[in-house]
Amino acid sequence: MKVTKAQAQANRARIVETSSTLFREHGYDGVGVADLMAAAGFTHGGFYKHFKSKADLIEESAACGIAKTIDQVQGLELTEFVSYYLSRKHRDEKGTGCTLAALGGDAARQSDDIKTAYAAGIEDLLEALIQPAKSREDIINTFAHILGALVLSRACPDDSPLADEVLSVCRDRILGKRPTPTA
Amino acid sequence: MKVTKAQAQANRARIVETSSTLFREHGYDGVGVADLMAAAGFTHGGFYKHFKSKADLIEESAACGIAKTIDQVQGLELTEFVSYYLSRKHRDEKGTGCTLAALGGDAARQSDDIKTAYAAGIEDLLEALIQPAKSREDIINTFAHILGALVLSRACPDDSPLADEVLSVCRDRILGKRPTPTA
DNA sequence: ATTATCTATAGATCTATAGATAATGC
DNA sequence: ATTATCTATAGATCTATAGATAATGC
Repeated sequence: MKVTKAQAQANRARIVETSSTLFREHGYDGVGVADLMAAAGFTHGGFYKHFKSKADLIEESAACGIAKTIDQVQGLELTEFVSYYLSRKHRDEKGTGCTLAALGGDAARQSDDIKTAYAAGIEDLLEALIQPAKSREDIINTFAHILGALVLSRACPDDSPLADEVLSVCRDRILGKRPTPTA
Repeated sequence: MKVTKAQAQANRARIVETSSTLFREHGYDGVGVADLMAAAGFTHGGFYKHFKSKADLIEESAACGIAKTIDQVQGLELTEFVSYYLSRKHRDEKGTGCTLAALGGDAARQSDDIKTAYAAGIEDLLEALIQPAKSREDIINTFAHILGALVLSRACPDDSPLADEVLSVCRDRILGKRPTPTA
Protein backbone atom coordinates (compact mmCIF):
# COMPACT_ATOMS: atom_id res chain seq x y z
CA MET A 1 0.00 0.00 0.00
CA LYS A 2 2.98 2.29 -0.17
CA VAL A 3 2.64 5.37 -2.39
CA THR A 4 5.17 7.70 -4.00
CA LYS A 5 6.86 10.34 -1.86
CA ALA A 6 4.99 13.01 -3.78
CA GLN A 7 1.71 11.21 -3.14
CA ALA A 8 2.50 10.76 0.55
CA GLN A 9 3.25 14.48 0.76
CA ALA A 10 -0.07 15.24 -0.93
CA ASN A 11 -1.88 12.84 1.39
CA ARG A 12 -0.36 14.54 4.38
CA ALA A 13 -1.43 17.94 3.08
CA ARG A 14 -4.93 16.57 2.57
CA ILE A 15 -5.08 15.39 6.17
CA VAL A 16 -4.06 18.88 7.33
CA GLU A 17 -6.62 20.65 5.14
CA THR A 18 -9.44 18.25 5.90
CA SER A 19 -8.78 18.48 9.62
CA SER A 20 -8.64 22.26 9.43
CA THR A 21 -12.22 22.31 8.15
CA LEU A 22 -13.48 19.65 10.55
CA PHE A 23 -11.87 21.35 13.54
CA ARG A 24 -13.48 24.68 12.61
CA GLU A 25 -16.85 22.94 12.45
CA HIS A 26 -16.66 20.75 15.54
CA GLY A 27 -13.78 22.02 17.66
CA TYR A 28 -10.50 20.34 18.54
CA ASP A 29 -12.15 17.97 21.00
CA GLY A 30 -15.06 17.31 18.66
CA VAL A 31 -13.10 15.51 15.95
CA GLY A 32 -11.22 12.28 16.55
CA VAL A 33 -8.20 11.02 14.65
CA ALA A 34 -10.34 8.27 13.13
CA ASP A 35 -12.99 10.80 12.03
CA LEU A 36 -10.54 13.06 10.32
CA MET A 37 -8.61 10.27 8.64
CA ALA A 38 -11.84 8.78 7.33
CA ALA A 39 -12.88 12.21 6.01
CA ALA A 40 -9.51 12.46 4.25
CA GLY A 41 -9.99 8.95 2.84
CA PHE A 42 -7.63 6.94 5.06
CA THR A 43 -7.78 4.57 7.98
CA HIS A 44 -6.84 6.01 11.33
CA GLY A 45 -3.75 3.90 11.96
CA GLY A 46 -1.86 5.64 9.18
CA PHE A 47 -2.14 8.99 10.93
CA TYR A 48 0.90 8.38 13.12
CA LYS A 49 3.28 7.95 10.21
CA HIS A 50 2.52 11.57 9.30
CA PHE A 51 2.17 13.21 12.73
CA LYS A 52 3.68 12.60 16.14
CA SER A 53 0.35 13.26 17.85
CA LYS A 54 -3.01 14.94 17.44
CA ALA A 55 -1.57 18.04 19.13
CA ASP A 56 1.09 18.17 16.41
CA LEU A 57 -1.58 18.14 13.74
CA ILE A 58 -3.54 20.86 15.53
CA GLU A 59 -0.50 23.10 15.48
CA GLU A 60 0.00 22.60 11.76
CA SER A 61 -3.71 22.74 11.02
CA ALA A 62 -4.09 26.10 12.77
CA ALA A 63 -1.18 27.62 10.85
CA CYS A 64 -2.62 26.26 7.60
CA GLY A 65 -6.11 27.58 8.35
CA ILE A 66 -4.94 31.10 9.16
CA ALA A 67 -2.66 31.10 6.12
CA LYS A 68 -5.64 30.25 3.93
CA THR A 69 -7.56 33.21 5.33
CA ILE A 70 -4.58 35.46 4.63
CA ASP A 71 -4.53 34.27 1.03
CA GLN A 72 -8.16 35.27 0.69
CA VAL A 73 -7.44 38.67 2.23
CA GLN A 74 -4.57 39.57 -0.09
CA GLY A 75 -5.57 42.36 -2.43
CA LEU A 76 -8.84 43.03 -0.63
CA GLU A 77 -9.71 46.50 0.63
CA LEU A 78 -10.18 46.52 4.40
CA THR A 79 -13.80 47.55 3.86
CA GLU A 80 -14.35 44.57 1.58
CA PHE A 81 -12.80 42.28 4.15
CA VAL A 82 -15.00 43.64 6.94
CA SER A 83 -18.04 43.36 4.72
CA TYR A 84 -17.31 39.70 3.98
CA TYR A 85 -16.29 38.91 7.55
CA LEU A 86 -19.57 40.17 8.97
CA SER A 87 -21.77 38.65 6.26
CA ARG A 88 -24.34 35.94 6.93
CA LYS A 89 -22.45 33.83 4.42
CA HIS A 90 -19.27 33.87 6.52
CA ARG A 91 -21.32 33.37 9.66
CA ASP A 92 -22.88 30.21 8.23
CA GLU A 93 -19.75 28.77 6.63
CA LYS A 94 -17.79 28.05 9.73
CA GLY A 95 -15.74 25.22 8.21
CA THR A 96 -14.18 27.41 5.54
CA GLY A 97 -14.31 30.71 7.43
CA CYS A 98 -11.89 32.43 9.77
CA THR A 99 -9.98 29.96 11.94
CA LEU A 100 -9.53 32.53 14.70
CA ALA A 101 -13.27 33.07 15.04
CA ALA A 102 -14.06 29.36 14.93
CA LEU A 103 -11.23 28.10 17.14
CA GLY A 104 -9.85 31.08 19.06
CA GLY A 105 -11.62 29.93 22.21
CA ASP A 106 -10.36 26.39 21.76
CA ALA A 107 -6.82 27.66 21.19
CA ALA A 108 -6.82 29.26 24.64
CA ARG A 109 -7.00 25.74 26.12
CA GLN A 110 -4.17 24.27 24.08
CA SER A 111 -0.44 24.03 24.71
CA ASP A 112 1.95 26.95 24.29
CA ASP A 113 3.25 25.39 21.08
CA ILE A 114 -0.20 25.69 19.55
CA LYS A 115 -0.75 29.18 20.97
CA THR A 116 2.57 30.20 19.46
CA ALA A 117 1.29 29.09 16.06
CA TYR A 118 -1.81 31.20 16.66
CA ALA A 119 0.20 34.26 17.67
CA ALA A 120 2.33 33.93 14.52
CA GLY A 121 -0.81 33.53 12.41
CA ILE A 122 -2.39 36.62 13.97
CA GLU A 123 0.76 38.64 13.31
CA ASP A 124 0.73 37.57 9.67
CA LEU A 125 -2.94 38.40 9.31
CA LEU A 126 -2.47 41.85 10.83
CA GLU A 127 0.37 42.50 8.42
CA ALA A 128 -1.77 41.42 5.49
CA LEU A 129 -4.48 43.85 6.59
CA ILE A 130 -2.18 46.84 7.03
CA GLN A 131 -3.01 49.61 4.59
CA PRO A 132 -1.52 53.06 3.97
CA ALA A 133 -4.18 54.95 5.91
CA LYS A 134 -4.48 52.43 8.74
CA SER A 135 -2.10 52.04 11.64
CA ARG A 136 -1.32 48.75 13.37
CA GLU A 137 -3.53 49.90 16.23
CA ASP A 138 -6.40 50.53 13.84
CA ILE A 139 -6.10 47.06 12.36
CA ILE A 140 -5.91 45.33 15.73
CA ASN A 141 -9.00 47.19 16.90
CA THR A 142 -10.97 46.50 13.76
CA PHE A 143 -10.07 42.82 13.75
CA ALA A 144 -10.93 42.32 17.41
CA HIS A 145 -14.21 44.11 16.76
CA ILE A 146 -15.32 41.92 13.84
CA LEU A 147 -14.02 38.74 15.47
CA GLY A 148 -16.08 39.44 18.57
CA ALA A 149 -19.15 40.25 16.50
CA LEU A 150 -18.87 36.96 14.60
CA VAL A 151 -18.37 34.90 17.76
CA LEU A 152 -21.37 36.55 19.39
CA SER A 153 -23.53 36.08 16.33
CA ARG A 154 -22.64 32.40 16.04
CA ALA A 155 -23.45 31.77 19.70
CA CYS A 156 -27.09 32.65 18.89
CA PRO A 157 -29.56 30.34 17.15
CA ASP A 158 -29.38 30.56 13.36
CA ASP A 159 -32.73 32.28 13.00
CA SER A 160 -32.29 34.56 15.99
CA PRO A 161 -32.87 38.29 15.33
CA LEU A 162 -29.97 39.04 17.64
CA ALA A 163 -27.57 37.01 15.49
CA ASP A 164 -28.33 39.25 12.49
CA GLU A 165 -28.50 42.42 14.54
CA VAL A 166 -24.99 42.00 15.97
CA LEU A 167 -23.59 41.47 12.49
CA SER A 168 -25.35 44.40 10.81
CA VAL A 169 -24.89 46.86 13.67
CA CYS A 170 -21.15 46.22 13.80
CA ARG A 171 -20.81 46.23 10.02
CA ASP A 172 -22.57 49.60 9.77
CA ARG A 173 -20.51 51.08 12.57
CA ILE A 174 -17.15 49.97 11.20
CA LEU A 175 -17.95 50.87 7.62
CA GLY A 176 -19.18 54.26 8.79
CA LYS A 177 -22.79 53.88 7.74
CA ARG A 178 -25.65 55.27 9.70
CA PRO A 179 -27.05 52.77 12.13
CA THR A 180 -29.91 51.07 10.34
CA PRO A 181 -32.79 49.12 11.84
CA THR A 182 -32.34 45.36 11.58
CA ALA A 183 -33.96 44.00 8.46
CA MET B 1 -27.52 8.56 51.51
CA LYS B 2 -30.57 10.67 50.92
CA VAL B 3 -30.36 14.35 51.92
CA THR B 4 -33.01 16.99 52.62
CA LYS B 5 -34.77 18.65 49.72
CA ALA B 6 -33.04 21.90 50.56
CA GLN B 7 -29.67 20.13 50.57
CA ALA B 8 -30.42 18.40 47.27
CA GLN B 9 -31.32 21.78 45.78
CA ALA B 10 -28.05 23.22 47.09
CA ASN B 11 -26.13 20.23 45.73
CA ARG B 12 -27.71 20.73 42.34
CA ALA B 13 -26.78 24.41 42.38
CA ARG B 14 -23.24 23.45 43.29
CA ILE B 15 -23.02 21.12 40.33
CA VAL B 16 -24.16 23.94 38.04
CA GLU B 17 -21.70 26.46 39.47
CA THR B 18 -18.78 24.07 39.57
CA SER B 19 -19.43 22.96 36.00
CA SER B 20 -19.72 26.57 34.88
CA THR B 21 -16.16 27.21 36.03
CA LEU B 22 -14.78 23.93 34.69
CA PHE B 23 -16.43 24.44 31.30
CA ARG B 24 -14.97 27.94 31.01
CA GLU B 25 -11.54 26.51 31.75
CA HIS B 26 -11.60 23.36 29.61
CA GLY B 27 -14.52 23.72 27.20
CA TYR B 28 -17.72 21.69 26.98
CA ASP B 29 -15.94 18.69 25.46
CA GLY B 30 -13.03 19.00 27.87
CA VAL B 31 -14.95 18.18 31.05
CA GLY B 32 -16.69 14.86 31.63
CA VAL B 33 -19.67 14.23 33.87
CA ALA B 34 -17.42 12.25 36.23
CA ASP B 35 -14.89 15.11 36.35
CA LEU B 36 -17.44 17.72 37.20
CA MET B 37 -19.26 15.61 39.77
CA ALA B 38 -15.98 14.79 41.49
CA ALA B 39 -15.10 18.50 41.53
CA ALA B 40 -18.48 19.22 43.13
CA GLY B 41 -17.86 16.45 45.65
CA PHE B 42 -20.12 13.70 44.29
CA THR B 43 -19.85 10.47 42.35
CA HIS B 44 -20.82 10.61 38.73
CA GLY B 45 -23.82 8.29 38.91
CA GLY B 46 -25.80 10.80 40.93
CA PHE B 47 -25.66 13.35 38.12
CA TYR B 48 -28.65 11.89 36.29
CA LYS B 49 -31.02 12.39 39.21
CA HIS B 50 -30.43 16.14 38.77
CA PHE B 51 -30.13 16.50 35.00
CA LYS B 52 -31.57 14.68 32.02
CA SER B 53 -28.27 14.84 30.17
CA LYS B 54 -24.98 16.69 29.94
CA ALA B 55 -26.53 18.95 27.29
CA ASP B 56 -29.22 19.91 29.80
CA LEU B 57 -26.58 20.92 32.31
CA ILE B 58 -24.71 22.93 29.68
CA GLU B 59 -27.85 24.93 28.96
CA GLU B 60 -28.35 25.74 32.64
CA SER B 61 -24.66 26.26 33.26
CA ALA B 62 -24.41 28.82 30.45
CA ALA B 63 -27.39 30.80 31.73
CA CYS B 64 -25.91 30.71 35.24
CA GLY B 65 -22.48 31.83 34.06
CA ILE B 66 -23.79 34.79 32.10
CA ALA B 67 -26.10 35.77 34.97
CA LYS B 68 -23.10 35.85 37.30
CA THR B 69 -21.27 38.21 34.93
CA ILE B 70 -24.36 40.45 34.84
CA ASP B 71 -24.38 40.57 38.64
CA GLN B 72 -20.80 41.77 38.58
CA VAL B 73 -21.65 44.39 35.95
CA GLN B 74 -24.57 45.93 37.86
CA GLY B 75 -23.70 49.38 39.08
CA LEU B 76 -20.45 49.53 37.13
CA GLU B 77 -19.70 52.38 34.74
CA LEU B 78 -19.21 51.11 31.19
CA THR B 79 -15.64 52.41 31.30
CA GLU B 80 -14.98 50.44 34.48
CA PHE B 81 -16.42 47.33 32.87
CA VAL B 82 -14.26 47.73 29.76
CA SER B 83 -11.23 48.36 31.92
CA TYR B 84 -11.81 45.16 33.90
CA TYR B 85 -12.77 43.13 30.83
CA LEU B 86 -9.53 43.96 29.02
CA SER B 87 -7.29 43.56 32.07
CA ARG B 88 -4.60 40.90 32.37
CA LYS B 89 -6.42 39.71 35.45
CA HIS B 90 -9.59 38.90 33.50
CA ARG B 91 -7.51 37.44 30.72
CA ASP B 92 -5.82 35.04 33.13
CA GLU B 93 -8.90 34.09 35.18
CA LYS B 94 -10.81 32.26 32.52
CA GLY B 95 -12.75 30.07 34.93
CA THR B 96 -14.43 32.97 36.70
CA GLY B 97 -14.41 35.43 33.79
CA CYS B 98 -16.88 36.12 31.01
CA THR B 99 -18.68 32.97 29.83
CA LEU B 100 -19.22 34.42 26.37
CA ALA B 101 -15.51 34.96 25.84
CA ALA B 102 -14.56 31.55 27.22
CA LEU B 103 -17.32 29.48 25.61
CA GLY B 104 -18.81 31.56 22.78
CA GLY B 105 -16.96 29.47 20.21
CA ASP B 106 -18.09 26.25 21.87
CA ALA B 107 -21.68 27.50 21.99
CA ALA B 108 -21.72 27.79 18.20
CA ARG B 109 -21.40 23.99 18.02
CA GLN B 110 -24.17 23.20 20.45
CA SER B 111 -27.89 22.61 19.97
CA ASP B 112 -30.38 25.40 19.40
CA ASP B 113 -31.65 24.98 22.96
CA ILE B 114 -28.22 25.93 24.25
CA LYS B 115 -27.81 28.74 21.71
CA THR B 116 -31.17 30.10 22.80
CA ALA B 117 -29.88 30.28 26.37
CA TYR B 118 -26.86 32.16 25.04
CA ALA B 119 -28.99 34.61 23.05
CA ALA B 120 -31.12 35.31 26.13
CA GLY B 121 -28.00 35.80 28.23
CA ILE B 122 -26.54 38.21 25.68
CA GLU B 123 -29.78 40.22 25.63
CA ASP B 124 -29.71 40.46 29.42
CA LEU B 125 -26.09 41.52 29.44
CA LEU B 126 -26.69 44.21 26.81
CA GLU B 127 -29.56 45.53 28.87
CA ALA B 128 -27.40 45.62 31.99
CA LEU B 129 -24.79 47.64 30.09
CA ILE B 130 -27.20 50.19 28.65
CA GLN B 131 -26.53 53.68 29.98
CA PRO B 132 -28.12 57.09 29.34
CA ALA B 133 -25.52 58.28 26.88
CA LYS B 134 -25.11 54.92 25.11
CA SER B 135 -27.45 53.45 22.55
CA ARG B 136 -28.09 49.74 22.08
CA GLU B 137 -25.91 49.90 18.97
CA ASP B 138 -23.08 51.46 20.97
CA ILE B 139 -23.26 48.70 23.56
CA ILE B 140 -23.35 45.90 21.00
CA ASN B 141 -20.33 47.38 19.23
CA THR B 142 -18.36 47.88 22.40
CA PHE B 143 -19.11 44.43 23.70
CA ALA B 144 -18.20 42.72 20.42
CA HIS B 145 -15.00 44.74 20.40
CA ILE B 146 -13.84 43.75 23.89
CA LEU B 147 -14.98 40.15 23.47
CA GLY B 148 -12.93 39.82 20.30
CA ALA B 149 -9.91 41.41 21.94
CA LEU B 150 -10.07 38.99 24.86
CA VAL B 151 -10.47 35.95 22.62
CA LEU B 152 -7.52 37.05 20.48
CA SER B 153 -5.36 37.75 23.52
CA ARG B 154 -6.10 34.37 25.06
CA ALA B 155 -5.24 32.54 21.84
CA CYS B 156 -1.65 33.79 22.26
CA PRO B 157 0.91 32.32 24.67
CA ASP B 158 0.70 33.84 28.15
CA ASP B 159 3.98 35.71 27.87
CA SER B 160 3.46 36.79 24.27
CA PRO B 161 3.88 40.53 23.62
CA LEU B 162 0.95 40.33 21.20
CA ALA B 163 -1.37 39.08 23.96
CA ASP B 164 -0.72 42.23 25.98
CA GLU B 165 -0.66 44.50 22.96
CA VAL B 166 -4.14 43.48 21.79
CA LEU B 167 -5.54 44.13 25.25
CA SER B 168 -3.90 47.52 25.79
CA VAL B 169 -4.43 48.81 22.27
CA CYS B 170 -8.16 48.02 22.40
CA ARG B 171 -8.53 49.32 25.94
CA ASP B 172 -6.89 52.62 25.00
CA ARG B 173 -8.98 53.00 21.89
CA ILE B 174 -12.31 52.29 23.56
CA LEU B 175 -11.57 54.40 26.59
CA GLY B 176 -10.47 57.23 24.32
CA LYS B 177 -6.86 57.42 25.45
CA ARG B 178 -5.48 57.50 21.95
CA PRO B 179 -6.24 59.40 18.75
CA THR B 180 -9.39 58.13 17.09
CA PRO B 181 -9.02 55.92 14.01
CA THR B 182 -7.73 57.56 10.89
CA ALA B 183 -10.78 57.88 8.69
C1' DA C 1 15.45 -1.94 2.33
C1' DT C 2 12.38 1.41 3.30
C1' DT C 3 7.98 3.18 4.38
C1' DA C 4 2.94 4.65 3.62
C1' DT C 5 -1.00 2.51 4.64
C1' DC C 6 -3.97 -0.95 6.70
C1' DT C 7 -5.90 -4.15 10.28
C1' DA C 8 -6.37 -5.00 14.91
C1' DT C 9 -6.14 -3.86 19.48
C1' DA C 10 -4.65 -1.98 24.15
C1' DG C 11 -5.84 0.97 27.60
C1' DA C 12 -8.27 5.26 28.78
C1' DT C 13 -11.88 7.66 28.64
C1' DC C 14 -16.94 9.12 27.91
C1' DT C 15 -22.24 9.27 28.53
C1' DA C 16 -25.78 6.99 30.46
C1' DT C 17 -28.21 3.34 33.07
C1' DA C 18 -29.32 -0.27 36.65
C1' DG C 19 -29.68 -1.54 41.13
C1' DA C 20 -28.36 -0.97 46.08
C1' DT C 21 -28.32 1.98 50.07
C1' DA C 22 -29.92 5.01 53.50
C1' DA C 23 -32.13 9.03 55.08
C1' DT C 24 -36.11 12.18 54.40
C1' DG C 25 -41.00 13.03 54.21
C1' DC C 26 -45.44 11.41 54.64
C1' DA D 1 -42.71 5.36 50.20
C1' DT D 2 -39.81 8.26 48.10
C1' DT D 3 -35.50 9.73 46.42
C1' DA D 4 -30.54 11.62 46.58
C1' DT D 5 -26.51 9.42 46.30
C1' DC D 6 -23.37 5.58 45.56
C1' DT D 7 -21.29 1.42 43.28
C1' DA D 8 -20.75 -0.96 39.23
C1' DT D 9 -21.00 -1.49 34.54
C1' DA D 10 -22.55 -1.40 29.53
C1' DG D 11 -21.47 0.22 25.25
C1' DA D 12 -19.18 3.93 22.64
C1' DT D 13 -15.65 6.37 21.85
C1' DC D 14 -10.73 8.22 22.08
C1' DT D 15 -5.44 8.36 21.39
C1' DA D 16 -1.77 5.71 20.33
C1' DT D 17 0.84 1.48 19.15
C1' DA D 18 2.14 -3.08 17.03
C1' DG D 19 2.61 -5.82 13.29
C1' DA D 20 1.30 -7.05 8.44
C1' DT D 21 1.20 -5.69 3.68
C1' DA D 22 2.70 -3.97 -0.60
C1' DA D 23 4.74 -0.66 -3.50
C1' DT D 24 8.56 2.70 -3.96
C1' DG D 25 13.41 3.76 -4.14
C1' DC D 26 17.88 2.23 -4.05
